Amino acid sequence: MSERISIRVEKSVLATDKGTRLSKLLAGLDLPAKPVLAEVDGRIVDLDVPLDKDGDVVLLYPDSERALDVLRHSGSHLMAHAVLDLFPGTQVGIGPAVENAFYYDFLRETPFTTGDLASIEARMKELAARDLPIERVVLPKAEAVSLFREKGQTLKVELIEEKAGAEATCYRQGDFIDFCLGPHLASTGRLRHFKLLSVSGAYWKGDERNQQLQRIYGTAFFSKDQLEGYLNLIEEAKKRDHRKLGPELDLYSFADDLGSGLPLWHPKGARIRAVIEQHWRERHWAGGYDILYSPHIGRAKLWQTSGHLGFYKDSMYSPMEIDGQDYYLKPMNCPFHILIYKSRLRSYRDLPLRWAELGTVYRYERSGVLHGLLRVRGFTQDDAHIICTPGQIEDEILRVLDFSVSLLADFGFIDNKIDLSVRDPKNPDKYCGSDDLWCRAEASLVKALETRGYPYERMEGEAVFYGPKIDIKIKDALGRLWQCTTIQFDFNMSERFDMTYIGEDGREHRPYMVHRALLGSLERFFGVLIEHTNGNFPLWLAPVQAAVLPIADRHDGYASGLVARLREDGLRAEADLSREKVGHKIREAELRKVPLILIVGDKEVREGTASLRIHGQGDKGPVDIGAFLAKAQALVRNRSLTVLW
RNA sequence: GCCAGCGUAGCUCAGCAGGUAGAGCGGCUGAUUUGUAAUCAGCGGGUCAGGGGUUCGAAUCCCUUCGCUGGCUCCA
Repeated sequence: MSERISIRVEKSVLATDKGTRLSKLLAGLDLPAKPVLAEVDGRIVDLDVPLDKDGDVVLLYPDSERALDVLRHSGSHLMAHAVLDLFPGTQVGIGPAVENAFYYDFLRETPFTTGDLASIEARMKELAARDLPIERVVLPKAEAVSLFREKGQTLKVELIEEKAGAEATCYRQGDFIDFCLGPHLASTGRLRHFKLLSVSGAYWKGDERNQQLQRIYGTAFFSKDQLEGYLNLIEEAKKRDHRKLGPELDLYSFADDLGSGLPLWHPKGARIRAVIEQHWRERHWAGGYDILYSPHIGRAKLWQTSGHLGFYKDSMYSPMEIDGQDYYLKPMNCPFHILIYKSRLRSYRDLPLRWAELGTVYRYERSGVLHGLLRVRGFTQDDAHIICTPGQIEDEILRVLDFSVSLLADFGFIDNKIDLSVRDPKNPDKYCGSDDLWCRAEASLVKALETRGYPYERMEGEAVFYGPKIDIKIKDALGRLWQCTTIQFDFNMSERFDMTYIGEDGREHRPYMVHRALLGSLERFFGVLIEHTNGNFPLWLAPVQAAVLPIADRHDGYASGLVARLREDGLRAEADLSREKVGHKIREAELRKVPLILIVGDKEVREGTASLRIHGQGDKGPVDIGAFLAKAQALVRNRSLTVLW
């Protein structure tokens, strides 16, 4: 008679024989979905695991991030296995699961090309079909080292020597073995739905001084539907890529002769930007900010004082000499705002000061990092500096947090992820400012987040050297996160520029300074907005809000009159007076994604109306012009995200 | 910056065992006067990203510069 054990699974407590496989135990349970892995005593295991003692079992379902990580990690092993089969002599680096994907780094004389992906994937399918068991093997360190050395895997040897204790945990499948902590799936046959995505370079251990390896990315899912869903998402993202849509909709362009990373805003893009800027200004004035302007260049002395020439020079454009003085293009606006602060003596009665600027800055970005509008060399920050007394800081942080969230919501971004970046506790020396300052700053950030009940992730070691910060990432229509907002304490500038205010006590005090950008950069925000809306801008932002299409040229006069009237009432309208059939004009207007389309022919001229068509929705029938205008203006005023008639 | 890939008309792309460039759409001109996603016809348009080399001859092969893409590193 075998020993009985007691297992708690999903609220049920089950008694079973010692050694029973978990899958067998689960067979008798009525589960909401099919689990793929389980966590027993804090370890992720396969469902085939024999249960040998009392314990809690947490089931992991295919939508669980942790289960997917295990799947993808096994996927990376399968890929490495296939690569070593196909390309003997290749060395393997590391191969983890990452968000939505996995990768493995390889060292091989001939670099992989995208053409190699198909054959590697085919070999992976073969290895999966053989359903090789994936076994955990623990070897004494010396044995592991000599094993991998024999195989010529010197990168692995290096890893084992660095990371393994007395023993090295490895995973073996067929003739492939890898130094790895796991966990993994039970066998290669569990990997059914995977796809290799791309090849790229990556530095060994992420350090650009090290040799460059070749990284192959792939992804894997538990079901075919999920894999296809993900691949479709990539396709959809490609379709709404702002680098494709932007030029297509004539919003912006880049020119080779201009230089890379320097966007040109075309009339329609500029119109959207102007609307954004106008809204931004109004919100800022209403929100207690003052707006500043400052020049694009400044003397070297300024940048020495600010410290930029010390710690930021690599990202600055080379100086230009004027009258024997070096001037630099500004990479940040802060020094200018500080000079305005210092232009007179400040009293505690003047504080808080909230100074904002749409400041255009230039930063030298390495050519490889440029990316459409999302990463450029010349861009306009919606910058602001809040200068206040220590006693005001908590209120000010809360205020700027509320203001940020509310401004983002105006554009339809209501699903945000918030990161709190704090010091690296292991490395206190690399930060400026006193311990006390850091603690108080961090406390005020935390307090603001908790007052509003916003969930946030604490990122240790992610703070910049001059202070802790809150970053807000907005989630777009495809669920992707984009960093826009940053709210940063700055303990550095106030010291360097010796900023002071006269307190109630008549003595000089050091103000707190908070640096913030809400949309981040107008360029990046615009790029995200294009992708988020797929170019279908909400009515209040649409560069052309209404297109008036006369059916025949005898209706041109009526159409032009209608456009004039709409414009007088503040609607951005255009008439299409080309000699095309109305079907063609409609197609053109739809392709330009004009939200409101007004068609006018004999009937409309006779009755003084227009026939309304809404982009993406089709024919809405005749409308009275006055009623149309009122409705359109209301949609603009409310910044409505959809056009519902 | 690094690794890999790419750069042919405004756009999408064909041409590439080396023999001085083509299509569709867009544009222009003309005809058509049109009712909810493409009317017809004609005509223009490219030092094949720039420069250099190999060759009798280069869009095609090689080198180099610039730009773009996917990553690495960095960041708004």
